[in-house]
Amino acid sequence: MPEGHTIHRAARDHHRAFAGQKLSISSPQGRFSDGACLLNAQICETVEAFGKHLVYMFQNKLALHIHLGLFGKIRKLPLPLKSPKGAVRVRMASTTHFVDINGPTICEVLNQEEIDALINRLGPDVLRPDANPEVSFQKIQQSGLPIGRLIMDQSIIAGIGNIYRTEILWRQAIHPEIPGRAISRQAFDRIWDDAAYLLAIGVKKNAIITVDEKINSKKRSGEKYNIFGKASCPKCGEGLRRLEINKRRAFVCETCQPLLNHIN
DNA sequence: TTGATTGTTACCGG
DNA sequence: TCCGGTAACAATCA
Repeated sequence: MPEGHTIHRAARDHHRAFAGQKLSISSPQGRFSDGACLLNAQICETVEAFGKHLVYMFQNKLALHIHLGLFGKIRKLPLPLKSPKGAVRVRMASTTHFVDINGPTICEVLNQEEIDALINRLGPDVLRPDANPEVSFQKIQQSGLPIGRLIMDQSIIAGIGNIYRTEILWRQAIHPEIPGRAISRQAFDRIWDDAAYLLAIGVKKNAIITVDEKINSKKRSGEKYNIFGKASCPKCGEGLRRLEINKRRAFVCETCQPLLNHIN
């Protein structure tokens, strides 16, 4: 479910609905009872996203930290409360709405120090205006690992997931197996800018859409991805190569994304 | 029941 | 230190 856009969208939405309100926090399946007790009936101050991490800050200086992992889900609905659908770990309710969180890999209460540590171990988040891309570029330039790995490493750039990885590199004509240290500053800037652009589209549309024609039209029809999960390249028509990067599927068009030593 | 899936971390070994 | 590999965990759906 989540790449960075999902979490940022939820943060924005939940902040609007919950900031300044006293929340009733419960653990319907009893799998987060201790944490829910620490936060129940506290006033929510902010809801913020850091990469794929969602953080609800409360007035007692404790925070709820959520990471959805591969298949966690967030649902927000207007009251009245409905019976939990599936395995709901934690439920938060104001006087108008409630949020259910299903299947997160991380669901924990952190203090301020722990939140700081979390933020510090993440790289700059392409969706945050305060992000400094220079930090990401330095790390990429010092690494011999393939760029396809590096841009999905959350300690280097926060927010990009598996689908965006393949799509961004195709859009920028950069082969995923080029080592980080061979990526020029200009090529890095194109990756960063395109990531920021596409993730922002994702926040707005609540979907991963990387095909320009679809981004710029209101139609519901049309392909959402250029090459992810596809057999051939929409630009040149050649067959795509399927590969695995860290056990995750990836795609490349060897014609449009040549494996060069130097990228301009 | 099996497999696949928009993710991450810990740990071991070279 | 860097890097690859593996396992573990999470929930749902076809």
